[in-house]
Amino acid sequence: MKKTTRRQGTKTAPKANAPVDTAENAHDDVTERIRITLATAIGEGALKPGVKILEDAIADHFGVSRTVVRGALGVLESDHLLERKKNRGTFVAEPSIEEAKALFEARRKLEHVILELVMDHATADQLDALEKLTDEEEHIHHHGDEKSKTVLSGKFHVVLAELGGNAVLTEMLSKIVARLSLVMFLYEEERKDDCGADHHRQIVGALKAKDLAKAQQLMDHHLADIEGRVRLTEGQGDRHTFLAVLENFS
Amino acid sequence: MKKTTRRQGTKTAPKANAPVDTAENAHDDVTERIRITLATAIGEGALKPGVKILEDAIADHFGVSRTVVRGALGVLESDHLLERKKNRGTFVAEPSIEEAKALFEARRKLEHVILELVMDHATADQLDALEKLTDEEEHIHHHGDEKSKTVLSGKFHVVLAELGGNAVLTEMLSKIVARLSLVMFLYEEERKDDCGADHHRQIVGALKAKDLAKAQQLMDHHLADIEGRVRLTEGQGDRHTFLAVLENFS
DNA sequence: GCAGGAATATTCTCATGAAAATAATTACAT
DNA sequence: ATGTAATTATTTTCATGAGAATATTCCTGC
Repeated sequence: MKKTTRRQGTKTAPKANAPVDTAENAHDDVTERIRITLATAIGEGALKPGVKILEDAIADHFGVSRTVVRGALGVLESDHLLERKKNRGTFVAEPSIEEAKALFEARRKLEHVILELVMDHATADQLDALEKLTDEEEHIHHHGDEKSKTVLSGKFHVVLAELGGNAVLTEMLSKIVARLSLVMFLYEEERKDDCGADHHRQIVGALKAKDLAKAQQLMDHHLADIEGRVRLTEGQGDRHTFLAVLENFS
Repeated sequence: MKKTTRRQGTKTAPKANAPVDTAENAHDDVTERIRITLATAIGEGALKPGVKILEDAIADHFGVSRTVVRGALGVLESDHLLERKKNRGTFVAEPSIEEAKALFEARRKLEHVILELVMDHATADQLDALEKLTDEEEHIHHHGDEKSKTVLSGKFHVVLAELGGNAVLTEMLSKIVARLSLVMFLYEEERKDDCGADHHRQIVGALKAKDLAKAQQLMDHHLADIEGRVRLTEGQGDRHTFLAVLENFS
């Protein structure tokens, strides 16, 4: 007797067979929803590197067949967030040390470029909005949990990238940040009571002052700070259940 | 009756049931092979923007079921090389003008960064090998066909990126170049008898001379040259797109 | 007790059928 | 002849079963 009744069909699933309902409701695109759910869970550390992904569990949870889950896993793999082993199954990726270094380097370069673009494109209003985000970070920093902090911290960089006005570069940075969250979970040593929020605020300050060089220098410092938290020598994968995690992301 | 016997099973397919053969031969991974095949075809212009992709045809051709083809199409879509419309099918992507601009800009920035890295990492031998590639280009330029030229031209940039020693950035540039080939096929006006090979050679020269600024300047010039071949203005662009599509159904 | 191996149970992998949606074609009416 | 409705054909989309590969359990013999 096992937990999930496998291979049984989702007759009892929530949305089951309700074909004639609201009809034509926008883009449900369950595949994409699964992809985002998993990516988010990974980014938050709810799914740690090395954890095995059960197709069936996800299929059951979303009330679809394994086929569509498979689709989502496929693109997640091509994004380097998952790893599929021959006939073993799929696991949350465990970036190698070499990969981690490349990611850090790529990020440094990219953030520099993005700052240039932001300097050219961003309006005062947008910078104000960005500053607001740092306020939120500050608040979370005092009252929030680890998870929120991590997520929000990454969000700052993505929002900053958006202000650069280049969707291509934004997407790239976004993917790098996602992969780096895996690196952090794998190799992080000390969770320094981070000055992240303050760094972010300073960067915005430099941007508002139209001081690109300063902004870049601050960014370098900030990133160096992050890189300083990891030791790039063999680490271990944390273990966590998987079903419980899913519950939080329905 | 139609061309392909659909929904009939691939009993007669080439590789059919040969389970016990070489056994355990590395990663056949048909999905990946399909992905690469399509990506290559798109890059060479064999599959032009807007062309519809028939799952069945591919499945038949590779002797697999639609399921695995679907997997490949999924990741190609996430790479922005294909576009899947609700219940209509999947088509070769037609990058918008805005997207094209972002791609060009991203590429310019990335190539700059890559040159920095190459300057730091590349050995003399590697630069020599790169120079060899430009010789090959020269040869193709005189004797080869359009297709080879296009492909080889893109290859130079990817190989250059590899010399930077950062797999993450290399992959990114590679994907951008792929998407830009779509842009060229969509919006290119004049197929200038290109000086590409010569540009490439000059860039290598600057690198060998350890003159980063010069290399970057040459790269800028080279890229500007490429961008100069397309017209990315709203009105004309739409018309061009429309015509390009028509050609596919002539 | 423990190593080794058979038996069992999971889980992935893929092909295929059925249903839904769209496109194409024909038939019909004005 | 042209536009519209109805029929047919094609194609996507998905769920599911069968088979293969791997993991797990259980049993036996030392």
